Amino acid sequence: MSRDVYEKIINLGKRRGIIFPAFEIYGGVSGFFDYGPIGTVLKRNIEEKWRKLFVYNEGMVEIESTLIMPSQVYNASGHLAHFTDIMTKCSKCTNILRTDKLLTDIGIENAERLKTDELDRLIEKNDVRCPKCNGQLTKSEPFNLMFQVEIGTHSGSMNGFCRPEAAQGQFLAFKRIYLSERERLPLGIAQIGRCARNEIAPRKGPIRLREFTIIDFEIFVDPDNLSYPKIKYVEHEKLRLLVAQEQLAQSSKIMEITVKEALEKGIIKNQILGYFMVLASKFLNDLGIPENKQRFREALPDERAHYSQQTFDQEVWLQRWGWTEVSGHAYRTDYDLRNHMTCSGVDLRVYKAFDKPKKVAKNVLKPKMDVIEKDYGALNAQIIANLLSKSDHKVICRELNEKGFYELMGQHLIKLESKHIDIIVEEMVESGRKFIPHVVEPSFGVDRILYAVLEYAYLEKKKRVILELPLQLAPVQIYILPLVTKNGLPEKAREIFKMLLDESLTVIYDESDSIGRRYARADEIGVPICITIDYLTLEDDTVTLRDIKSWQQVRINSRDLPNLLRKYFKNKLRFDQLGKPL
RNA sequence: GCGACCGUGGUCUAGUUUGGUCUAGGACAAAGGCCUUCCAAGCCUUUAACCCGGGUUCAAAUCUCGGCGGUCGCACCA
Repeated sequence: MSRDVYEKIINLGKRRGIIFPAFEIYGGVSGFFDYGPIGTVLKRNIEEKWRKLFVYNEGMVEIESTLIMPSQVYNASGHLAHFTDIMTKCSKCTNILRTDKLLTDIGIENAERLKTDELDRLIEKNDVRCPKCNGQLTKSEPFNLMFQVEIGTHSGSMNGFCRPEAAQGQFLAFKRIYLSERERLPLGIAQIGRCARNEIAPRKGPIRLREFTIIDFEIFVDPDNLSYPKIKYVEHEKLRLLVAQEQLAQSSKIMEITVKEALEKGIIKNQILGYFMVLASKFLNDLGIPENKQRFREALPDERAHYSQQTFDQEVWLQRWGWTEVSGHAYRTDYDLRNHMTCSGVDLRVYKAFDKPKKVAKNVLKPKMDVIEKDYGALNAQIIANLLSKSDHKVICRELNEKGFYELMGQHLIKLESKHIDIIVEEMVESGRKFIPHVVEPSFGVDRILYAVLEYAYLEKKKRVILELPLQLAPVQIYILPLVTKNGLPEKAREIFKMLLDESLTVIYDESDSIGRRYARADEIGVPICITIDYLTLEDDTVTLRDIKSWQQVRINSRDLPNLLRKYFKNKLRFDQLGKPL
């Protein structure tokens, strides 16, 4: 029975220090993995590649926020409500069901807002049974996918949660960063960091983890201007889309379409979303995942997150699991900032000046104090005037127009009619406007991407394992190998080793076992270049360079190594341009 | 979380049916040495395992129960 790539990669990961189950000596817990020496660097290189493409090249910024946040944050973000499912179980067939869904199915509205015991009462009252086998349902229990933590000592503790996404950090710090970045929009704020979700039954190794690294990129934009000038450089790039419509028709037909066309046809809602989808595709391409093994699947309305208006999941074809999500591209609108604004009471709107101040006709409310005093008394009149000034004038005008009265909510309900209020049209000058920025969010699962990279880099050649990683991802760039361990070759090799270390290259020196065996070891962890020091080196200072891909060798003078290798690792030279072929 | 199958050195595995001969065998890898050779060569030496915990038994890798982990199916995965 032949193993599939997944097993081979897990095996390689364990053997060569890439990735392996965490706390193995205590038996491990599913959903937790550690990165070894090679995996750590590989992951860092992937992250660095992302930074370059999305942050540095786009003039965006990166932050680091906390992993633990107090419960108010997740109350505001909606995670406390939406990330908690109240579950019930069928006592007969042990089917696990969401209690609120069962009630929604029989026509009870807003079931997701009810408490556990209320849900159970409704289940009992309506005699809801297991839809599969008609069995009796057990008592409901809440299950929250967030890890809860206690902040501080037991007595005075405050509830907190480990973040299930990094994004909230950006929303919470938005105001400060917006100011320190001198009030520019669009403003992308990135974060690469650990998150935790208490998954019910994680499987699939590094694909579904309880603790994982996420890249959340929140791009804050003016909702009236969702354009992105750089779109013109990529508008003819093609995207592979699986739109919602196709999925609803039980089809998985992929539409190959240029971003320009997708935007024009409204398939992708805005330029920012489209631009960064192109970038995401390029990103994976640079990581060695071919275009035809990628696609963007539009999330169906019922599978979209509670905050999202449109979502495309970027998926990669994996041999064992088929299309697997590695990134999500969501239009989060102003959902998060709006909620944090309401919950915290802090104004998170931004102010944008108009190009030219505008003259606007504005309805100004003037309470007719004498009439109000007559109807409600002098003391109340002051309070009413005060409340009026704090109310939304647009609403008051509308209601007065439509209904003929406006109900002012104070300690008592006060009915105000047209005779109480003068509406004066005044010409005013507005120099700008305030609004809550909208957010476009590309979000990446680093661990999944790393796994996909391994899967596409994995090769077998002559019964040997080769990790053919893209050049810039290589955790170890150079292997230094003296051909034999005598006659001064190791000494010479160590000299060159030291020289390349000083060039800030990642280099390993290896003198044990035969040369072939050492090449094989280097291949397994994807070392692009092996440098061999032989007897000729002692005579003329030349060394051989061996390419992981072709196994071809070229001979060059060791003096030229720093210069040529630097160019090579920047993709400015091909291997065969490094020196004379052997 | 439920069900089925599974868990032996770093990796892959023999042994489990029928408890004892297992002081657990092999291959590969790794470490040291010899050899000095451009694709896992050879020789010598060494390190190294029955997932964890109860139970049955004179005796458990083997039977049994529980836990943990893995794979698959169901459910879950905004």
